[in-house]
Amino acid sequence: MELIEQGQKYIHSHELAEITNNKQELVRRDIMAIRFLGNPAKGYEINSLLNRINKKLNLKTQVNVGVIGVGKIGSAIASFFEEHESRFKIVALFDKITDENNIYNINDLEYIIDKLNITFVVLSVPPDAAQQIASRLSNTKIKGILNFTHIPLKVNEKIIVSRIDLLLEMEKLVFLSH
Amino acid sequence: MELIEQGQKYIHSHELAEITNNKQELVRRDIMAIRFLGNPAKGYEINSLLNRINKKLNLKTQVNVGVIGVGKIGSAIASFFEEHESRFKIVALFDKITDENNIYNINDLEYIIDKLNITFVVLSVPPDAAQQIASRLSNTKIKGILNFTHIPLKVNEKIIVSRIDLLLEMEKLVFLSH
DNA sequence: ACCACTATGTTATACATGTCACATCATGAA
DNA sequence: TTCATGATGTGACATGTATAACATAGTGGT
Repeated sequence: MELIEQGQKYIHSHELAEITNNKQELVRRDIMAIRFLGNPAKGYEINSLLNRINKKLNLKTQVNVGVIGVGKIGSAIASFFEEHESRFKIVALFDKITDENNIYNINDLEYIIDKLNITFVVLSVPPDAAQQIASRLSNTKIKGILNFTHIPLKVNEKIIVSRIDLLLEMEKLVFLSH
Repeated sequence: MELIEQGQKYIHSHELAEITNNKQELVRRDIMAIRFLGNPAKGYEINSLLNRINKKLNLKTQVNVGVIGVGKIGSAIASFFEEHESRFKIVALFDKITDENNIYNINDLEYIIDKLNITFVVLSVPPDAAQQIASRLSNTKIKGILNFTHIPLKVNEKIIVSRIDLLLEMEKLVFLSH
């Protein structure tokens, strides 16, 4: 995406639609929503558009993330974020068992969150521990939880939860494919 | 959930709502959608309701799943399905490099899919390989792809794709939490 | 046997999101 | 300079999903 930028300075809605697998009308609607104007003949100026998007969504500021539960999924997610360049920095791993020395004990959860200024966490613990930890997070500065357990969490309404439920996703696939 | 069943035979919409973190009206709407009737005083008979849901969604038949790309995420997902009881059975792992002998070579993708009757796959390969493999899947009996890459795939319209994009999910969390 | 109570089933309604249709406008070609 | 072209910006509309409101009906208590 940023690569194309080198060649061309402008881009049309139907090109963006092609790239993102959307309809051009929808692309224009979204661009409209952030009040960015294009040129009927040239299209949208790529750089300004990116700047506007960045400004609207604050895509630049670093976000400190903690991973709670360092099982297979937890460590895979941690690796993912370490390998992919993004503004999300995994600054702490938590687990009940701290066999490796770069993993914090779950007992120190609140303390470390505060100390390292963690604002978002990935929750990848066994289901029976999920709600308890979620409740503890309600008393911290955590603003969002990416919930990989299949437990629907009850939290303080200030905390946003997004659940990724693999079994549910698979069932959706099966259902939609008839 | 099934545990509660032992104690009570009936359940009310507001109880289901409580469990699933939904509103009771929505629960009733969904139950309505599958044409199941409850009793205003007792609630819904749990066993019949579960049977109806199973019948509507075909939740019992086994589904053979392949995992394409056995990196950290791919193997974590495979472990997840092996550890969690469900109707989804991981019957094949594919990778470019087959260092372990229970992993098929990606070259044999179409052949193995046909031979093992695989109908759904989890795609967890590096982004630059994603579209190419997706295109190859269009010529197989695959009905759905769970796409863990952040590439929007273009496939045969008979194939359903559901994308799980960790970075996108994190951005959504940040956005929604202001 | 009757009545108050409360949960159900359902209609109407809001809201979000995607699509259609089209007037408007900037450009390149004549 | 003028005009045809084609993309933009946007009102109107469709669709899917969540909420509000309420008539109806089964039950427990009297």
